[in-house]
Amino acid sequence: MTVRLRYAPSPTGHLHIGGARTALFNYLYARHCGGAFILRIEDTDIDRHVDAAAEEFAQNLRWLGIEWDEGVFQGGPHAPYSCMERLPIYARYVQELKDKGLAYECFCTEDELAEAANAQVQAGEMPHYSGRCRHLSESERDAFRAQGRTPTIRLRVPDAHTVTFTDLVRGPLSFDSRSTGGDYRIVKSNGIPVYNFAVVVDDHLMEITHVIRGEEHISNTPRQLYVYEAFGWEAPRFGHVSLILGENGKKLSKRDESIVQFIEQYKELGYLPQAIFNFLALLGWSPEGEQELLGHDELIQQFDLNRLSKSGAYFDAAKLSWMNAQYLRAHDLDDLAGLAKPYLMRCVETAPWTKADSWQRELVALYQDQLTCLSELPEAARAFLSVDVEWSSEARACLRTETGALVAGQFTEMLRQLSDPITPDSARELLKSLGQKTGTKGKDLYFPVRAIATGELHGKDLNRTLALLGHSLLYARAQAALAFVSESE
RNA sequence: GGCCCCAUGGUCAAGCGGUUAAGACACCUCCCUUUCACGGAGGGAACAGGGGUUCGAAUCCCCUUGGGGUCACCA
Repeated sequence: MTVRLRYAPSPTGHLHIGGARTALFNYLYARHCGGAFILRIEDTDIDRHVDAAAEEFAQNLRWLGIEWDEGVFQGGPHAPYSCMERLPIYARYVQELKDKGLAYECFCTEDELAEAANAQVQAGEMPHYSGRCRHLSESERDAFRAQGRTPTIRLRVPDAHTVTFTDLVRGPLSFDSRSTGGDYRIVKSNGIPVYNFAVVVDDHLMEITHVIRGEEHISNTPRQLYVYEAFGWEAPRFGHVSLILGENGKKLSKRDESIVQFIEQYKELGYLPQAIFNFLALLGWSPEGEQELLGHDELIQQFDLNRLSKSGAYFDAAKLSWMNAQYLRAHDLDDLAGLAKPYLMRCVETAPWTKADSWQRELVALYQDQLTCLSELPEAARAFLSVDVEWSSEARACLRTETGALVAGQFTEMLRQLSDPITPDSARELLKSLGQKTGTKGKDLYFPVRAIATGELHGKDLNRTLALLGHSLLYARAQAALAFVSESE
């Protein structure tokens, strides 16, 4: 039997890290087994439906490197792949259940239900449906209809019935129907089935063999199992993965702003999809060896269900940053320069020279080993991205010292006489003779030069920095530096 | 509150009856370097508590405590 897994999000917002991780685990296992991965959209909630959401999911999933064999925007033998296109299918199965006497119309109002639930809570019981509409006669139903009440449909859940399943990550789990809420609604009053019913029909029809999902679905499982039982279908294997926790130790809420949690945002921040792919795989799963930097194919090869973690995991943004930095450093420079281009082009107003691809490439090369994500580049390299620099107080102090002023003056003079463009090699020669002329070396020599060039005392390799800055910009800065030093004295 | 899940350093985690209790991130120290960063070498830091079972328990069982999930015409 071929293994078939799916990711079935609800199109109500953006793809977030929890969802991406669920998709990833399902994808990884499907690929590991040589099976199929399906993308299905559970859009039964028409009120919360967001139009562009499904498309955005698809784009972000692809960006991450997750491809699906069947599903929305792709097609396949079990099309259609979104609930709202499958309504007639559900209707058939609901009818089957009604015919078998396993589902019935319920005319209770929300108020009536709430009242009953309150009373049960008061009595210390689990709120459960009383079964009031279980045995309505045809005439009673007509009477309700005459009052203008539109029914919902409930599944008859056996009393005192225990369902058991072996969770792929947690082992045997069992639930008593007395604690799962009783007969529950499978069709809303608008005629659209409820998630817990639609997924079962879909998973069955699409021959899903394994369902890996978040721990918050554990309590949904018995309800879904009732549906499988009602139809006499074999249920897939379920695996409930631990939750990703926010800073407060609770399940990551989409409204939680303490961490960046949407894939779209990481994309904008200049994270590499490979790094996120790798990081997400390690959140709730661990490989056998000690290697943590694992690529797409390695992950597929190594992924297995036995090593999923049972306890929740805090999202460690610092580790993601570290991992992204690792991927950044290993990334092909030309490709990286292309990825960095959008960030650099934002600075083109203040620094027209950024337009040159070769210049960008050198700049990216200079900072490649320092960045955590690409969006940091403009700030890290700010001395390169505008004509004027902010002189740090350290830099000012340095230029006001006796040797600082001496070196600055000589350097400016050398710049004035210089006509050739500066290269890293010529910069080295230049500094060498500057040292000889001023009788300085080490920090006495390099700090003032760097201060003039960048406004800072610290930075990347000085020779390359000078070359990349270029002669005219350097000379302008040298003059500006000299001006403020003399005027403040 | 009912039902359910979980519990190893600050964080992610290995471990599945016998280990000096891995490794990674973060932190600290040192080295490298004109500086910053990178890199390299070190360091501090954990089995929630209490009972059992066993020759032996981080590993198995029970209780307590703590944390979490879920109780929708949301998924």
